[in-house]
Amino acid sequence: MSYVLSQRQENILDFIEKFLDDYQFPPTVRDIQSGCNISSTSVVDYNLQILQKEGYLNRLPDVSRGIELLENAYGESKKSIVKVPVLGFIAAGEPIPVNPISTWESDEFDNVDIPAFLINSKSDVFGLKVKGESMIDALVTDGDLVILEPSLNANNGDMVAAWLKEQEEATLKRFYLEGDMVRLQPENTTMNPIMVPASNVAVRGKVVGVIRSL
Amino acid sequence: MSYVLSQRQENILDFIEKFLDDYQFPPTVRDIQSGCNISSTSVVDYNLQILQKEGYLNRLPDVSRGIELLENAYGESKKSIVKVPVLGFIAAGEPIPVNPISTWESDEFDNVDIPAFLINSKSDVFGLKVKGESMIDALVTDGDLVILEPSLNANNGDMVAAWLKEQEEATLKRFYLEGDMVRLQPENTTMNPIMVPASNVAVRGKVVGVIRSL
DNA sequence: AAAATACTAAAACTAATGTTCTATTAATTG
DNA sequence: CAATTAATAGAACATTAGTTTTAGTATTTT
Repeated sequence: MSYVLSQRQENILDFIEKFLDDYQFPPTVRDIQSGCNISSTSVVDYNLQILQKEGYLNRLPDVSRGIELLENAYGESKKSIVKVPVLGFIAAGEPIPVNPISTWESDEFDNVDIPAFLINSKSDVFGLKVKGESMIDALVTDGDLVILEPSLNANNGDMVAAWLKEQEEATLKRFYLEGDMVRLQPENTTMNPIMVPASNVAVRGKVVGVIRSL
Repeated sequence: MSYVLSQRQENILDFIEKFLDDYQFPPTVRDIQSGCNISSTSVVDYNLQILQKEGYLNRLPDVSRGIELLENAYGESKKSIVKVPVLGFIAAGEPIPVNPISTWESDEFDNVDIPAFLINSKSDVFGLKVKGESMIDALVTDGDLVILEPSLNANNGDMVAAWLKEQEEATLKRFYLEGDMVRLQPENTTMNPIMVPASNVAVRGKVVGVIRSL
């Protein structure tokens, strides 16, 4: 049977969360004390110990404000955000950056914070801004931000950013290898796929997410 | 002319950022001291004062770990995330929740963290999961998460979630009031608009963002 | 070169803050 | 009911950690 938090413990958790939201650091024991109208620091300590034992938070001993909230069952993941570099634009006729390596993090590119749930691996995910409406059959339009995991090959059914060598065109499509041909299936099922020789297709990355701001 | 940070100051900023990333709270002066191989706490203090004056961070006096990093020109926005409740689904034939009021925050709904840049006002933004493919002409498909700002009226050109009373259908379209008719224009410009009497349309919210996870 | 300013050092000081101790008062339980 | 256990109080203690003071050494400016 699972432990049920007391009202006071609920209060404390809520307070910590709010405090973290207001300032950028956790509250002290005494902050909690006054914030939750508790008479003594020892009572705060007592309840914090319980909250720790029950897995709601982690405490670093002898460290001021050494409280780390943990995500638990109901709650949301705390570290639910990932910084992603926006490497440039993607549009028909414009090559996709080949080596999404190296000097990110630096001020070279804009970084964007995106929700972590969009991403599976913590690999070198990157973003591309969509320019023009040529991707509309992938349900992506001008101004959208597509999030990609770099990858030079794809599994059938993956949504990929593909470079069509001959046409010198980049495109977002679902990837299906059929013999020595590749079928590029639009995300929009009402539209028709295109077939190209496998040798004409260079996969550059798998699309893991799309973000549109209106 | 803008002030140029010394190497030491760069180091300190980097260290603070990394520390914040590792733990969930800022470092103490002495953490910085040892982390950046600085001989004295006063030197740390000295440089922190400069960093504060130059707008790189904020310090709360007499508060342990009272350092808040500020987003500056180059950098990324720090508080770039917003918690949004996902109220349910949107699909043809299913009404949109009317009162996005009250008991959010509670465990009643799933909360999702989304990038703040999707949102303009800090009003009671909410999310809806798209069910089915009936919204495909709005460049939105099954599984997408649409982010809405509640609003009972719309300006021309706004992307809105509209409830068609007669058809008992919810839909995402651009809104144009033309006389006593409303033109609902698909986001996908290759598709045709639908015209309905204004009395048959109830706007429920403006769409401010779309997030697709693949 | 003298004066002023920027930066570094070491140590001490004080306030902030985690921790502990001892009691006291509810709740539970056998 | 007696005996535990859970929870609350108040106070003191011990570090942690921000601040200040004094002093020395570069760097720059006049």
